[in-house]
Amino acid sequence: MAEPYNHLEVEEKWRRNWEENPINVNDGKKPKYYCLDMFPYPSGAGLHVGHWRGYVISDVWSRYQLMHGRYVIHPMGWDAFGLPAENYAIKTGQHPSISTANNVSNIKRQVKQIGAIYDWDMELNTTDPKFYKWTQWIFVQMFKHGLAYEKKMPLNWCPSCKAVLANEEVVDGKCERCGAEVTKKDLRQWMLKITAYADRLLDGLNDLEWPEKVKKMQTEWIGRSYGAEVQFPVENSDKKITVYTTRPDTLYGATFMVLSPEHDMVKELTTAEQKDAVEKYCAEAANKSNVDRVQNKDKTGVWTGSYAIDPLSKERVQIWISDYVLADYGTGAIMCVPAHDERDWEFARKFDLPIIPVISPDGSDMKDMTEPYVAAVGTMINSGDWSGRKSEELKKEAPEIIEKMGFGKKTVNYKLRDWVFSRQRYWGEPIPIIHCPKCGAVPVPEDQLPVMLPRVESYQPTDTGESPLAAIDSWVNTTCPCCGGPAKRETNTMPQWAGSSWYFLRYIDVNNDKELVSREKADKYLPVDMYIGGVEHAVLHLLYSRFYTKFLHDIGVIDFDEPFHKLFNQGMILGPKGIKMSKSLGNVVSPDDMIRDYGCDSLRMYELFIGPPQQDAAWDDRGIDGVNRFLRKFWNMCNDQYEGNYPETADTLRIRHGLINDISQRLGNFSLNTVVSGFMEYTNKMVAAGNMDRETLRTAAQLISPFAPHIGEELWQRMGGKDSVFHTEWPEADKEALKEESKEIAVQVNGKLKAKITIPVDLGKDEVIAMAKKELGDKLTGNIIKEIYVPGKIVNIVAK
RNA sequence: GCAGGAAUGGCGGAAUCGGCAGACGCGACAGACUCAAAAUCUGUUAUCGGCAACGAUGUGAGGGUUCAAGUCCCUUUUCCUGCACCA
Repeated sequence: MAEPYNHLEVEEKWRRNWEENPINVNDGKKPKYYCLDMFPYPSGAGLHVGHWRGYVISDVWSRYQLMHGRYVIHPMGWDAFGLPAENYAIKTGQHPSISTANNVSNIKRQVKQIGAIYDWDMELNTTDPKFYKWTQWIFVQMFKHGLAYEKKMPLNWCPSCKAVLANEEVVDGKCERCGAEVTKKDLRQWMLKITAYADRLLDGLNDLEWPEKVKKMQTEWIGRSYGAEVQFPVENSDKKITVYTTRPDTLYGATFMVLSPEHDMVKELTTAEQKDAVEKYCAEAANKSNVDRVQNKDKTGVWTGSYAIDPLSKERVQIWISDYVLADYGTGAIMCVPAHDERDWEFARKFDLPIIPVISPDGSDMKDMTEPYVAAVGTMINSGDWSGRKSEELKKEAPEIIEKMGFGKKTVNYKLRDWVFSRQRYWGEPIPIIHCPKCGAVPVPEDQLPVMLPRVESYQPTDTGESPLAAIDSWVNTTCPCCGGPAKRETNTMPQWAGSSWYFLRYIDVNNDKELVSREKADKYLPVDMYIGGVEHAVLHLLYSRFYTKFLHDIGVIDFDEPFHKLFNQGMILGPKGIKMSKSLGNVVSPDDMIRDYGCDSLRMYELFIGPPQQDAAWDDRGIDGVNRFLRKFWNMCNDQYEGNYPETADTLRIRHGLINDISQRLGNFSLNTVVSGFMEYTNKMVAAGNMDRETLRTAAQLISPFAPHIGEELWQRMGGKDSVFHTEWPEADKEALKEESKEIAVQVNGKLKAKITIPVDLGKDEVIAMAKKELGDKLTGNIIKEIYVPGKIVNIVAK
């Protein structure tokens, strides 16, 4: 009997050994495989077992790639700019760089316990000036290419974070980070023109091996729609109102128009009699919070007193104002076809506006409508010379017809808005721009990057939308790089997402101070083959990264324009009762205790065993006992049976190749929970059968090593393995060895299981049926109608 | 409201192509070891009936296709996720 498994000893031994002799080295010949984790924010709370899951999955996958002869790029870094560090600084007065450094060292210690093959020579930190120099450099390039611009507009403002938010950061009218209700604030801000890439961001999704869910979310977020812009002349004026519609086929049914309260023609269209009412309405709309405006769907509105002329029907239509029309989508004005749009219908009913049906699905005159008919299917009616045509055809042709008639054009619209890129906070990358009274906004010259984040006295954010940096005169006041005159620095900083939008490009060339990344290295090691992380970044980080990558491709930094070929979203680990782990609920499970009591390998395997990797799972302390028991059983089996030095037989070969086959297949399908149960199944089999030959035991150790690397390596070397198990080639199953001579199959009568028979696998149908009948004996009654034999699987006899 | 996903024992879950439902683990129960307990090991464990052999039922609900359905089709309920006045 071998000594019992001592996880502390074995894990310590190999942790040290691998540190001295790294197992993943680049010899310049092996093909690369880039397996990336979403890098963590180094919070003060440290990692809990939920954070572990993604890292374990990526490490299993990396080691598996390693055993396929690849050089695996598997780096780790820190996304360290952000509010918690700054809030901590406000509370304690300690500089964020200090608390961040402390958190990084604690989390790094925890990450190292995972036993992953991270290459720490590639480690990076977004708050390191050597890194954010390039974050700023990208901004400068965007500015030079007209993709970064300043704009004053009403923006999402989080009163609790005291900063503006991007559209992507507003969830249900609330701040994505803190949950505070978002208000509007009129501010001058830096924007990134992500909309210029809308089509490419959308079309690029097709070639990606990403979860369909994420692709769909991005598709909807970008929200491309095809339609037409149509100009409505204002009555008694030479002015025109341009509207956007996806349903130009219903133009004859337009009975009124609505402008958003922010539309810039509101003032000139308002008549003297309606002035007071309109002004009152617009003021109210401006004061409404996002939540009110979005969630209260009761229609409100006011008439301007003016009319426009439908360019096609020449009918007079009233021009109204309502906040259900969004200022920043389309043209901020719509034509309303109440008969064929739910919102317009509601509005028309409320304000008693005319409703003219123009599509009839069944040939009727649609006079008795009780609800709008929204489908573009049916025959046009009440539509001049369009009457009688098919709506579905006209919907496609109308934009061109309108274009030819000279009052509109074919248009594409997107829900995607430009990215509000500046934040009024301290702990972020300074935006490298200098405001000169003569030259305007001037980028900081590239040789002066990075613009270092200065030390401040007070980190406290302000309510005015000014960054704490604005208070440091010595830093703010500078000279214009253009004219040399006095100028002021931009005091806003970049959002949390700036560094994470491109960090994956930097790992492979972290020390390069001449370029963001060398083109030679980029061509060789990029892009990312497999990206693993939570689904919460589906439209934030993942969309921004794709945008950055496309831009960097366009300016020649890299030659690919999609950063992540494959994406895998692991599910969350929830607290014991299925509630999200959080410090305030006190249900956080720390990996540290688990490692001490059970070892890293047990925790790794339990994180996999807990459930399908893409699905959320509730933590159960008892579950890890089972995995730990299994590992000890596996250890004892290998040690004991290896001692016996038993000969190889057809039976042991069948087990060996069955194991290879099942594990490889399940791992290939990313069914990692069943990989673990597969090991348990086969271990049970091997213990029951006894007398496993040495090669089979070695193979088992080899196969388990990506999952439980320490015990795998220890057993491998104990059982005669010379080099590290991770330098061995992943074995292939011999299908011949898997073949069995006889097999037990089920015998059904009328689809119900009645017996089981063991047959030689190559026995013919007639013989098998005969055997089945014999086995059934007098259980088989009635006349046989049909006999079915699915080779190697089942016999079903239909009798009446 | 729209779009996706899910529903299987006491629990987590398994079941390639439509072919033996419940693998594997947890828990529970019984036994061995022990003065005793823990740990460990062995066995049992979907439900109902039966001492048993065995029989019947069974994958949210209802219907259908099929020799055969957790799996395919139709209807429906509940839950989760995302989007939500985008014209």
